[in-house]
Amino acid sequence: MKIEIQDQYIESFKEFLTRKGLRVTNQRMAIFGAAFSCDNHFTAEDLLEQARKLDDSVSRATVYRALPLLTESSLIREVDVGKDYKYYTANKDVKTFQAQVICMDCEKIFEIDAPFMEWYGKTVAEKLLLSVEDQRLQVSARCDQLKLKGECNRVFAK
Amino acid sequence: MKIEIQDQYIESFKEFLTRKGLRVTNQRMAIFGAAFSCDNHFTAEDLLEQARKLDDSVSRATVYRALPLLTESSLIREVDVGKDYKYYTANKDVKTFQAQVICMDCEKIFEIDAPFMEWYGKTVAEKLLLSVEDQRLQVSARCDQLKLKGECNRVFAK
DNA sequence: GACTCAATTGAGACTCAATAACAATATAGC
DNA sequence: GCTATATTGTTATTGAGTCTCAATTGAGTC
Ligand SMILES: [Mn+2]
Ligand SMILES: [Mn+2]
Ligand SMILES: [Zn+2]
Ligand SMILES: [Zn+2]
Repeated sequence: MKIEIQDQYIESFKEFLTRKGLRVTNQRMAIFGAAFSCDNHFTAEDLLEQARKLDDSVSRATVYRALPLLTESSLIREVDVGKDYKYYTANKDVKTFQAQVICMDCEKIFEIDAPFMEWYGKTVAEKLLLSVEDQRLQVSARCDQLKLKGECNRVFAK
Repeated sequence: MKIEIQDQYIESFKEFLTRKGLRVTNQRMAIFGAAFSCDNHFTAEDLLEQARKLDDSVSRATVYRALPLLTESSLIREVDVGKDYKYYTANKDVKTFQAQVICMDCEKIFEIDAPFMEWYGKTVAEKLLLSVEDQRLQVSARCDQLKLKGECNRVFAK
C-alpha cells in the first residue's frame, strides 16, 4: 500500500528531527509531505507551492530552512543541473549511482544508471589522495523530434 | 616562447571577432589577456579585477558580455561546479573528456581525465534517442591533511 | 586624416534565487 | 497549564547575472 510506505518515511523524518533535538512542526511535515507527493524533480518554488496546499501558513523561508534537513536525512537529494536554481527529488527507491540527463529545451530531467561512477570515485580518491564526498554526472541534451517528445513536463502530479 | 603562443591565441580571438562582424576593442582584448594570464580557474569577478589591470575602464557588464564570446570561440570554457557562480578556464592545451574535482574546503579545482565519458555520451544518445550537447562529471572532495594541502589557492599568478 | 554610423561601452537599475534579522508564535518537557 | 526556547512569517538584504540607455568609439569610406 502506498500510504504505508509513505508512513515509513514520515516516521523516519520524525526520528531524524527528534534525534537532532529539532521540533516536529506542522510546517516541516507539510513540506515533507509535499516533497513525497511528487514523482519528479522539483524546485524550492514548486515545493513551496505544493506545501501550502497542505498548510497554507508555510513560508518561503521555512522551505529553504527545511531543504537542508531533508537532504541531510537522505530523504531527498539535491540535483544541480547547471541552472541558477536547484532541483530536488525524493529518495523513494534504492539509490545507485546515477547520472542526470536534462533537456535544454523543456528542462525535463531523467535519472539513468551510471554504475562506473562507483569505480571512478574510488580511483580518484586513490590517485589524488583525497576523500570523495559526492559525484555528479550531468548530460545536457535535446529531446526535440525524439522519443521523449510530448511527455508531460509538470513536476507535481495533477 | 610563451609570448609567441599567446600571440597565436590573440590572433585567433581577433579572427573570431572579425569573422562575426564584431569589433576588436581595447576592453575585449584586455579581458582576453586577463583570461589567458591565469593558469587556474577563475570567476567573472576574478576576470574583471584582472582585466582592469590591463584597462581600467573595463566594466562588469562588458566582462559578462565578453564571456560568451570567449566560450563560443572555444578559447575558454565554462566550468560549473554547483556553486551559485560559474568558473571559467582558458583552453590552453588539447581538450579531452575531463572531470572536475573540487575541494569543498578550499574550492580548488582539478581537471582530470575521464575518457569513458565519450563512450557514455554516445550510449546515452543512442539509448534515449536524443542529442547529447555536453557532459559534466564533478567530484566533490576534501583535500585536507592530504597531498594537495598547502598549495596556493590563488587563481591569478602573482 | 577627417567623416559617418552602427557597434560597443560604463553606469546604474533591475531580476531572481537564496539568506539574514527579528519580533511573534508554537513546541516539548515539566 | 507553564516555561524556556526553537521555530516561524514577514520583511529586508545579498549577490550573481542581465538589461537599459545615453555617451563613446571602431572601422570602413572618402
Ligand atoms: Mn549551478
Ligand atoms: Mn543566483
Ligand atoms: Zn525536451
Ligand atoms: Zn582543499
